[in-house]
Amino acid sequence: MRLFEEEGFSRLSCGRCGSSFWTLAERKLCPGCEGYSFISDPPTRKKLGYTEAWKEVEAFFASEGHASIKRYPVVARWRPDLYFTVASIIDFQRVEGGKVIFDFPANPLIVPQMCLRFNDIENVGVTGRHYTSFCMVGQHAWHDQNGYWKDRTIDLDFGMLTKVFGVKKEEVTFVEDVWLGYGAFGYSLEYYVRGLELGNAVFTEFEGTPEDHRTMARPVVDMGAGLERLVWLTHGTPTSYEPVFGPVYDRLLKATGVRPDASVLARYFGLAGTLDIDESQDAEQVKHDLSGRLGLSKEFVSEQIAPLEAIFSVLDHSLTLLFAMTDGALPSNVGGGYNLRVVYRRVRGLLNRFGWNLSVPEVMELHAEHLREMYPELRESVGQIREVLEVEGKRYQASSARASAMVRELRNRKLTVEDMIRLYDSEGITPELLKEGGLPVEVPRDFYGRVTELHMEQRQAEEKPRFDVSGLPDTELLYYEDQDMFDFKAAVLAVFGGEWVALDRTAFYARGGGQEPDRGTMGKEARVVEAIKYGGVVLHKIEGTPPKVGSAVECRVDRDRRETIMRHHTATHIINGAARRTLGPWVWQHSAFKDVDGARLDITHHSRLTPDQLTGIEQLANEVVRQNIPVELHLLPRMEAEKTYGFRLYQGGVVPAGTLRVRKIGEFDVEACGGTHCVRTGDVGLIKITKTERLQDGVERIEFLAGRPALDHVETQEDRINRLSAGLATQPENVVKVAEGFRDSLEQTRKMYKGISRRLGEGLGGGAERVGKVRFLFLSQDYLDDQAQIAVGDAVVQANPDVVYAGVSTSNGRCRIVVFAGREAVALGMNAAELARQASKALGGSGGGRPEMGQGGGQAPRSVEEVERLVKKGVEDALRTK
RNA sequence: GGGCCAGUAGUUCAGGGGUAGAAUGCUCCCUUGGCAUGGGAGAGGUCAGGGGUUCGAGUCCCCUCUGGUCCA
Repeated sequence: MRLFEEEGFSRLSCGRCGSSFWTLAERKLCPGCEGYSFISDPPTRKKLGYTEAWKEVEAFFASEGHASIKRYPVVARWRPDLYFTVASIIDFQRVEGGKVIFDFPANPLIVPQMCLRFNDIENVGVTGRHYTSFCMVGQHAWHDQNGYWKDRTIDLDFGMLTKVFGVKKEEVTFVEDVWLGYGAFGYSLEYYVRGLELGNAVFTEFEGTPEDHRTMARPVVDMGAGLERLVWLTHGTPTSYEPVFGPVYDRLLKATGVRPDASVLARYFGLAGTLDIDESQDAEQVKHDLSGRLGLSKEFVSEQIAPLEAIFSVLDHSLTLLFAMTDGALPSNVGGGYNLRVVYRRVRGLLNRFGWNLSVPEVMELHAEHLREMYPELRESVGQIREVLEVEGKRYQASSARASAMVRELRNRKLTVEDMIRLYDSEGITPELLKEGGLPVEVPRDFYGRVTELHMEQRQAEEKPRFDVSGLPDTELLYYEDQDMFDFKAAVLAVFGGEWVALDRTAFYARGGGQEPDRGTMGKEARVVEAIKYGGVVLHKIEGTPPKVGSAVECRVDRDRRETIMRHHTATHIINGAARRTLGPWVWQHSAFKDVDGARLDITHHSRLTPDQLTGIEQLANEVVRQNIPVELHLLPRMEAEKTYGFRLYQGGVVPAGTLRVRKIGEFDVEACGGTHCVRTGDVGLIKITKTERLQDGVERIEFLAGRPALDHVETQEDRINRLSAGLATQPENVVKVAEGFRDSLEQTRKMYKGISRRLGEGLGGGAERVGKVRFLFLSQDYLDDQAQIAVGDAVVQANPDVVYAGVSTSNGRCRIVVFAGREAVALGMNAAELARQASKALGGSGGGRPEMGQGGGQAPRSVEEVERLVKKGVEDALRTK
């Protein structure tokens, strides 16, 4: 390293952990093992606030030829493997065919990238340095003639520390390491000042894993520094939160009335800074030990430290929510949305526990104001987020009310550990909540570990046909050159497995972006049933005789199919735009699918779609169709497209590197899209929403039809109504009223039927036949079904306690028998269940029940008199044995 | 993305193969100068929907829908 030579750094080895580091000073330990020594004694010339610090860093790198890039969204839509942006380098990575491709919009560049990480949430507010959202200052470059490599990177970082922050040269230490990223890795140097790690410069030069790797053609500089830590260093405060949140922190102190004692804080957090609570530890225990070491009482910790930790957490969590929701994420019960729900509920829980009269949106507004220079977009979104938070707040309230009701129910009950695990996993009731509710529970140390174990099941890997297309050139995509080309001639380059054909050029749209592939014919002998993209190569799946490799084939694309799919695709963009306008700015495409017999669009939205909203979306969509707006296509470099249209472009998720195909429908909708589209919105014809479904919490699926299928659907519905109204002997316009009338009268009739059956039974006792000391009554009428027989029988024996009643009903070749024995009959040894069972057995079935009431049945008898004889015989037998 | 729990009267829930239940709210009657209260009577159910097993399914099995919850 040039710097180390020029300045005379020496390479030392840490006396404790053994790692190698570079320094100008005499040191026995690496800075990681040394601990903090900047608290109350900052090693910098000046104190800098959050925005100030960034501006100075930005100015420094700009003067050294770096382009300053605006932050990317914290929701990493362009990465299928991530929910959130977890590092600045993520901005510039695209995953293609399982490989990571780096794509810098400028070289070299810096970016103040907000990152979200939820794995350290237990430490937030406690250690003074952990966050769920933080700003990573990203310094990135290619190792090429415009960019630079290791020497200049370190020169610049050293320059930033010494020149911008005024840190003395001797205070800077670099620690050697290796950094493993996603599919790529390289050596790295972490730089520290006074024990505080400020940044990490990774020199990514290998692809693959350390065991199996290649040197990259263009290595990448990936330096990330924590802006919060730089700010902290300049202040030397007990925690980093105080200077980072600055005025927002002050406002919260005022609002909550918490007054921290500076000297005690310094002592407490001086030690807390060394904490790192992981899942295996009990956070309360760790903190208890810590206060013990400092000689602080339990009361002191709960009165002085706990509220402060809560304020820090509230600050961090609400900022995280603000960024995530500004960038279009919603709280939910799945995926990354769950992290947001957890964070939100933590804040509400803290505000509740301390009884602070603060709301999350209030804190967000303070943040937005504080950060308005760096992130002006926050101020705009705060108002829009309110509605979402209101819905989420109601969920939280309902949920905690439900939980405490359940805890109340559980009082005076013994709970096993399994019970507790089930309560937590299925109902969200934590052991802590049970304790607070006064239940005598013992929580095993590995409780949360055991919960996690329940979820350890392996997921299955996605299977893809594996073909080696590496020797083939990228297929020329004719559908991008001329969308109306349906006949073409191409050379056959390869055939895999006798059914997957690669051509030099194709007009068959390959499955992608949720658009289903084209079909058609290849030569005279083969039908194309599928087309997929394999890297840059399109593979056509055929049925029939495969063409010979090296030959030329005439191909024809099924035009009707393609045009229908195109209408569905354009309609998808229109509905997406209409939904956002109708519902709110949090609406993003979650996923989409366009086939020939229908299409669906999944959008992010916090609640169920109401019929009114649906009507609104459909009407607006059809209005756009009527306006017959041109569907423009712009081929733009990614950087330029993002600059012009913003990240709203990325509705479809993963986006390729390089040039984007941007589809623009007037001012209504703009999306990066690789699909095929109508020329004007009017070509879509008609849009008809057919169904909605809640895919997950926060994602609504809208199914719809466009063009001919939409009209077909309307006609089918109309036909149904016509037939229905004919069946109900009314006019279509009265169908609803008549159907409702039918339902009401059916209900009425049911009640009347039961009432009449009962009445019938009451008057029937006189006809009973004397059998010894009891009387026997048998009844079978085709207007009495099994339910009515029960009503009759019950009424008979209520009025005539000495009667044994047997009723039979038959339907569909089966028969049901009910037997009732009155109070006195039972006393005389009659057993209705037994009588029903015996008779049923004779009919090939079985039965059961209680002495006063039995049921059974079997095959329908030749005559019901047979059943009558059977039961009567049973009564006589029972009387004899008595 | 995956797992688990749940859906029964307006509401909160019990019932886990054999006549659909409780509490509360509602209506009416009695008690009262009026209210609170107390007593009595009554109305209120496609047991989420569909299929299966069974003589018989809220109840057991499968699918769908709806909601809740946890994990990565």
